[in-house]
Amino acid sequence: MQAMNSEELLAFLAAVGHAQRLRIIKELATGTLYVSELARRLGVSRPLLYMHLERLEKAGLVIGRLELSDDGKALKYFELAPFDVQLNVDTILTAARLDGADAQRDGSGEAGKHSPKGTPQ
Amino acid sequence: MQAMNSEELLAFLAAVGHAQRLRIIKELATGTLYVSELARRLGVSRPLLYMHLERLEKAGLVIGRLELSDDGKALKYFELAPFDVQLNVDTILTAARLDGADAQRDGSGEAGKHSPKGTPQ
DNA sequence: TTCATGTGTAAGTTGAGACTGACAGGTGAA
DNA sequence: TTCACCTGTCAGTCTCAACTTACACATGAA
Repeated sequence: MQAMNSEELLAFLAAVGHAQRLRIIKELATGTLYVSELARRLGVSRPLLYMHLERLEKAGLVIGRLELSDDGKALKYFELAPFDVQLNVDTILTAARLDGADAQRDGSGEAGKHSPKGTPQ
Repeated sequence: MQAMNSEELLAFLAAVGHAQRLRIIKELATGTLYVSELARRLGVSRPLLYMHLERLEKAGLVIGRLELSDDGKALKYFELAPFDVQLNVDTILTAARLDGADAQRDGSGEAGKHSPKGTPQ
């Protein structure tokens, strides 16, 4: 898995760092499932599950795809995306370094991207 | 770093998965600091910083120690604890497996430790 | 004594994320 | 037509972590 910047790393960590979402990952580890079935297995409401799946998808941990079953029903399947992140001080420092590089690339001069105040006071 | 059960893994991930705490780790990566100084550098209130440091310490990411400075002042120093966690599906499944083993060991018969309902309905 | 420095904590507010319930829409089968 | 499935989303509530303000208490130096 490629190196992430702080924002991506944070999205990833925040996504995994939640009990329900860990359970979702465990369940999806057994194979691809559609939303309603997954909700039933976990004993979780479907709208809630949607929120978690959305979060996991944004962080790149799961992939969703709408499929038509044999009998014509639409089923939203989710499968686990392969991920492997080494987490130590270096990972974090590297992410921070990437932020700087990102800012160099897309902004002209790294003017405050996340914090509107720029440098801390 | 040894294998963690779900609870420990969750504490770890939730601790790191927060922007402010990532900043704390980055700052501590440059060396040991005492709380007030760290608060100044990060532009964060001291009570707030305490909360974050507490969280990080419980997750085993930092270590705090009270020291007496030359001029007799008590300073609470924090330093980064070495940590290195590989995060992938196996890590998560292994954590879940450890939960079961833990339950075997300390309870008589794995009766619902986290979820009071036991098996999902 | 007063000031500037530090630790530690209690009490309150706030805001975001987690969660519920209800809806609108689609399909195929009885 | 009704039922049993499914998807997708809205509008709320609720809970808890995050955050602020304020305090009590030490120390050494001016």
